[in-house]
Amino acid sequence: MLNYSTSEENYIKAIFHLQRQDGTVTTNELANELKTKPASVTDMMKKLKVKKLLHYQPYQGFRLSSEGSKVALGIVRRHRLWEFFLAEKLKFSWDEVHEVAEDLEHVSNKKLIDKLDEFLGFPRVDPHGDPIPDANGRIEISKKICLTELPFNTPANVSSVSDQSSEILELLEHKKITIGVKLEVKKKFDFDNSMEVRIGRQPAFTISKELAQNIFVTSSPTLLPNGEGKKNK
Amino acid sequence: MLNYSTSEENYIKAIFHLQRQDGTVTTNELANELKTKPASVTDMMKKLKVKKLLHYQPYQGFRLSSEGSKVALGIVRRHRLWEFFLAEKLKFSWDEVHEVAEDLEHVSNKKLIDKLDEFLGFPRVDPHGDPIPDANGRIEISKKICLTELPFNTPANVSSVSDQSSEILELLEHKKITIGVKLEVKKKFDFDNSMEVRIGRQPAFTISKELAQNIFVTSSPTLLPNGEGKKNK
DNA sequence: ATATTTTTTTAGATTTGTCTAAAATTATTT
DNA sequence: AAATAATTTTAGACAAATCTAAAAAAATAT
Repeated sequence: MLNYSTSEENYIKAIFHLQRQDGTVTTNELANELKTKPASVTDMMKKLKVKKLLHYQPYQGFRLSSEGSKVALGIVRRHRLWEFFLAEKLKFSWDEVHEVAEDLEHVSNKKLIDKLDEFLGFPRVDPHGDPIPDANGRIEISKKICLTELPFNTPANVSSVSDQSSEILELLEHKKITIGVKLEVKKKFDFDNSMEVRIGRQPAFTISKELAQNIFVTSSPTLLPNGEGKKNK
Repeated sequence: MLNYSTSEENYIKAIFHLQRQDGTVTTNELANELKTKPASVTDMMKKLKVKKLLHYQPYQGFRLSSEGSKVALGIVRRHRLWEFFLAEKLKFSWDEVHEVAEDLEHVSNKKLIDKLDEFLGFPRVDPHGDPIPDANGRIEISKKICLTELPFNTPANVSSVSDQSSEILELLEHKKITIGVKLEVKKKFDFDNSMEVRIGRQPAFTISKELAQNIFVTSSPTLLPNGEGKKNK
């Protein structure tokens, strides 16, 4: 696997994340995501196209090639392993790990990352509940849904919280809702959209609409192959 | 503390390692150390001078300012803490850690490094035995040994002379041995315990047992063999 | 102390990644 | 469908870091 510059990696990663929502990514979307200018995006897209990391025709938007996806998964793997390390070993809090991992992710030494993975005990999700690609770029895709969308009596794992404020963290701690906890929705009240949920076999308790809207859960994860197609190297 | 580019940091670190206590570093030395061209070194020196990280007058060589030394100690701290982490936690072998730490050292987040330090149990030396600067940039000075105890081919810095007579000073001056000079022992002769020593890359010369017994050196961690086998610590 | 060699600096070019401003293209509105 | 708006690309400029080749300065040798 070739090495890419920090800048190239940031573009690749941003496309990877934006692609999740719809098929192709536009120049403005990417410029906005990376806090740069559309002209800079076009310049980089031309470079990445030459390197065969993405599909791109002028004015048509772009999406990662299979090689580009592989590269992206490598970056995501590094990012999330470092996030796990920072939270688990260095005791950084949830909301601090992302920023630090933004720098660490660009140290791309395969042996380093694989040994880090081993040291951490091959974690499957980062501190935000996002899955960590394995050494071969395979990632567990579990569709994340908002707790408000979870059907009744269907246990699911808390995977992430969109708001990271200390206020919500205080509340979550009080309710004993943490990443990974399995819960199910027992009842909803139309009046205020509050709901009753239950953790395991404990008594059900109530959470507000505001809280529920910020909690995301996953059902059982599926293992996806890396990239878009089958191009081994 | 301001942030510096990876390139700037590499120059600062190299000067730090090449610089003797009161000596200066030359353009060619630095170009050789960094595997770059002298012209590039001059360019960077002008830049670092503007940033007040070093003292430099054209054709006169350069040495770090106190601010520059502070920056250098921060880089060395990061480098050696990561080396310790890699060896101790990730089970990298002794000779692998340097190269990986070369990349990690440029992630300059103070909280990250201080938490890493704590996680590692505040180690005092890296896997090569070189001391790790603390969070305030303080570094343990290696213990003084008599030149007669110094192993062969192990560069060390002259730190003191026990006899202060004018006779010995005259001899030292003639041999160009001054405080801070880096030298190494090349040979010892059992007949009279005289030894051949070398300063830098200059030709070796002989000193008597009587003289050697009065010279004390530190195998200073801040100074390196700058020749071929640059294990740059 | 001159001449020669070595070292260092300057001058100008190159690469990467960015920018602004203007032109080209696509999308939307009337 | 023509006019207008929004998006995207191009063209040209710039800063950082590097290089080569040539000039300047310092060190060394004759």
